[in-house]
Amino acid sequence: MMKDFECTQESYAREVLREKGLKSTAQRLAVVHVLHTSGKSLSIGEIHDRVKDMLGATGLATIYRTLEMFEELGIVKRLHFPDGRHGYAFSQGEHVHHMVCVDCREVFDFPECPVESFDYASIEKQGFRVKDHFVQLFGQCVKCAEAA
Amino acid sequence: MMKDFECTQESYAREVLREKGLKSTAQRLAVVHVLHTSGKSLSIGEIHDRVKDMLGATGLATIYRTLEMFEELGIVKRLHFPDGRHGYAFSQGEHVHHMVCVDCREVFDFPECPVESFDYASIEKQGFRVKDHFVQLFGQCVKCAEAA
DNA sequence: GAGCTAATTGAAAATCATTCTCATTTGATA
DNA sequence: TATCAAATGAGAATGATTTTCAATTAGCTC
Repeated sequence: MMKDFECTQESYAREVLREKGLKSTAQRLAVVHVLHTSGKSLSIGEIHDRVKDMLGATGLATIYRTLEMFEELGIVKRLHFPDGRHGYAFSQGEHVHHMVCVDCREVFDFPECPVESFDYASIEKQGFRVKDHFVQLFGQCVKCAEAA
Repeated sequence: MMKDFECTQESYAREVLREKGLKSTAQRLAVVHVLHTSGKSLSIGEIHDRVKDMLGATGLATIYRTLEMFEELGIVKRLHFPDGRHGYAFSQGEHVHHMVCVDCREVFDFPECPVESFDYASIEKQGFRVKDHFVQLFGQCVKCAEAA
């Protein structure tokens, strides 16, 4: 079964999957589609619901497996919320950080990395070797600010 | 029951609790003690185990409740790990970020905030109002680098 | 120091999140 | 179109977190 909801993002995902020898299944493309069209970050449950709307019965485990794989492939980003919950957002680029509106959960990118330009001198003095970082901004987007 | 494990950090916690009209229970002080003496970040389970070593039977729910409260009071920081798990670390200051050794999970502070000095111009152009941020570095500490 | 009271706790159940298992299905290739 | 490894669905299993409520306790007052 292979429904028709192709767009740039799906083509991109297909490409990445093919390169890695992975299959472009209806479920995987549906996850891309759902994340891309929503424009905001979604919880696992929300993604599951929307994929079910598109494809009918779909296992929750598949959604988990797909998102884990997509995160490794750089197709989606996992977001941490202050309340400990997680969200997922479409992310074509590699090193991009995110701002999340805490009201509507819409996600905005900011490609300049604040940590990249940071002076690690004091840290390296302690002998700590920095390998990775996680940066995320929380705030309020225009729409939600106006609505309030 | 009020065992004897007082130190600067416990006094500090007592103080904060009193200010808010909250009780300084043995369980709460034990959590502070465990986090402070460990020096590294601990999972909920580890904290629970160590508190049980100190006090005997202690409910897991109490550990959850205590950590949630302590996070709001700024006494502990919750850390997100890349694998999605959480850790907790003692944190006396308010605005401090953390580097975590991904091998031994020891936590190092870095008080200079990389995001504070970041130029928000491009973000504010989009109308996004930044209210909070989460920054965390992952890497390898001296000890683990030498051991490897 | 004993008594009072609201806050806190422990234990178990309930809920929610995530992973695993395995029989069945499907996408990609020939 | 036949083949086969990869992927899926359903539900069980596991793990994490929250809730509930009767019993306990810290911090007051006297």
